[in-house]
Amino acid sequence: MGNATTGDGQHSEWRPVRRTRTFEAVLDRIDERIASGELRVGDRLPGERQLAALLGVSRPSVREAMRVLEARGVLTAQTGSGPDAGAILVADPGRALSGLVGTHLGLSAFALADVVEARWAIERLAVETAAREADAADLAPLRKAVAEMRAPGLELAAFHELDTAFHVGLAELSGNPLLVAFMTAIRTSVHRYAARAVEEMTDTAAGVTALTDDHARILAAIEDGDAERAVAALDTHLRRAYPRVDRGTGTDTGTGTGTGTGTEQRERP
Amino acid sequence: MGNATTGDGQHSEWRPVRRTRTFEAVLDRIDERIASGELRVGDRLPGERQLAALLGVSRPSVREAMRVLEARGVLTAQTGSGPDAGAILVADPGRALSGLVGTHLGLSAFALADVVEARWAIERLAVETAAREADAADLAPLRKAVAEMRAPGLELAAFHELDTAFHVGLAELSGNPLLVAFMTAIRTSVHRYAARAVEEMTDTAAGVTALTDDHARILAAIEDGDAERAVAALDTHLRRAYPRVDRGTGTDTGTGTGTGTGTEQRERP
DNA sequence: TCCCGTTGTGTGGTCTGACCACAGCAAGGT
DNA sequence: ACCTTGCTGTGGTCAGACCACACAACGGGA
Repeated sequence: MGNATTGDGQHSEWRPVRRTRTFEAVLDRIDERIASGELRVGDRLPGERQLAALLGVSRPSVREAMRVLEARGVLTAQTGSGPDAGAILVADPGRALSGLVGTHLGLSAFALADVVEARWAIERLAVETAAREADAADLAPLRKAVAEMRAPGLELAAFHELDTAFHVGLAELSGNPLLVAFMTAIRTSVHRYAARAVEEMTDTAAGVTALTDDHARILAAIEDGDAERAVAALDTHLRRAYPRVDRGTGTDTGTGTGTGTGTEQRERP
Repeated sequence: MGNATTGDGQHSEWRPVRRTRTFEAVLDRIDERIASGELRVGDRLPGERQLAALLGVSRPSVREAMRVLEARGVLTAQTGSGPDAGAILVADPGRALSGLVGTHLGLSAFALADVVEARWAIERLAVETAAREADAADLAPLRKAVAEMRAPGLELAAFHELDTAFHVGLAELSGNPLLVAFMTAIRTSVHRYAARAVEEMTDTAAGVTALTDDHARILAAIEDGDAERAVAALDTHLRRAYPRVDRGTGTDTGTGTGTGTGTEQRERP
């Protein structure tokens, strides 16, 4: 890998040099300072004009680099003056990942089934870790979310909010910000594409109840420190939420035929 | 969540409206066409000038939107004329994710341990799927990579190449492009930060041999369709490669004290 | 007729210089 | 002591110009 002669006889393919564009050079300079620890979360970058002058490039080039950093979730920009104004380094991988996954989902680069499968991989680990390490205090917000799901006459949108809070909270229990970011991204991008299907559920009340019970079961297993049971409960839950998506796992199934979300699945080639 | 009155008495906090910037509007228009399927991989966008005119904005605004799409890995731009020139939609989530994870790693938003843990979550699923579904033909490239790792006097850089090829190939067996993208991103970003440590290994030859044997064991288990053994072998491998990183899993350990990569670990708060 | 420079045209890449809206802050007036 | 009023610096936006590049059509020469 990396050499030419891919087998088709001709040894051409000398292209991929691609002279670096100046905004990429700007990006590199900033990345260097980030990697070296010179720039940290909360720090302010010099103003666009000043940075352009310092680097010897034009302001548009600097701005394009800014946009990339913003797309990576490490920068926000505020107008005005004062301490909060300007370009400030942040760490918001969740939002950035959401955009990325969402766009690729739209491009059909991923199928919904792929995203759900990845979610299963992430969440399984989160649940295992939580069952091993979480104590009662950590679980309080999750318990609260589950309790609120049982409120009579709950709006579907509100249920979604709580559901997201529950699952992101689960990821947070792992203590791993990368997993939290993935979970956030997966939730929001799937939400955009599957919300409509959920609204069309035949018996929403029963569905909500079943899903809420799933949550409670996951929580109870974590509370007992029973990782295996927690993972099984999670598996049941995901199968219920995405019945048409084959995640292909060997773990035990639960009731199986639940009130489903009804999301389309892609054929595998 | 989402309401004001955070508890500090005053009910201010009416800020987060944030007038959308014009490049974001451009982004939305393009995203719409992507989500609707009107734009697909391989399609060309109108030229920057033309697009600016069509949307009634300036060219810099269009360009900033382009940079974001490029950062998401859905667009590449080529100068010149002809069929390959212009802005073309692609699906390259791996490169985009690499930049994202790498930058956040530099910002210490993630620790190396977090990344390795996420890798474990992803790769475990990939290996399980592979053990269940892969046939001999699918495994040929992996077998080749392992064989080449045994070449005498192999350069460390070459070993890294083969190692990456092996693990990315493992992810490809899952048939899930999202997992492949994650794997690619994790490999490249970890590589940037850990390559130095690997070069400082005390006994490189023995280490390479041990890691290669790990690969062979994983492969053999997949070949036998034994998911459990494959996962255990993977676990052993990762523990050997990142001995100082506690991934915290209950599965069986292997020889334990292998020649390590020697990567630092973050304290958990 | 065929080949091969030449020129044309459209692409992204870059720069300059200007103006706007906004938010904070300091100087001034009340 | 308070409020008003500008000043200043921030990002956001725009118009217009020029460059390097690469293909494609043209035209002259063999």
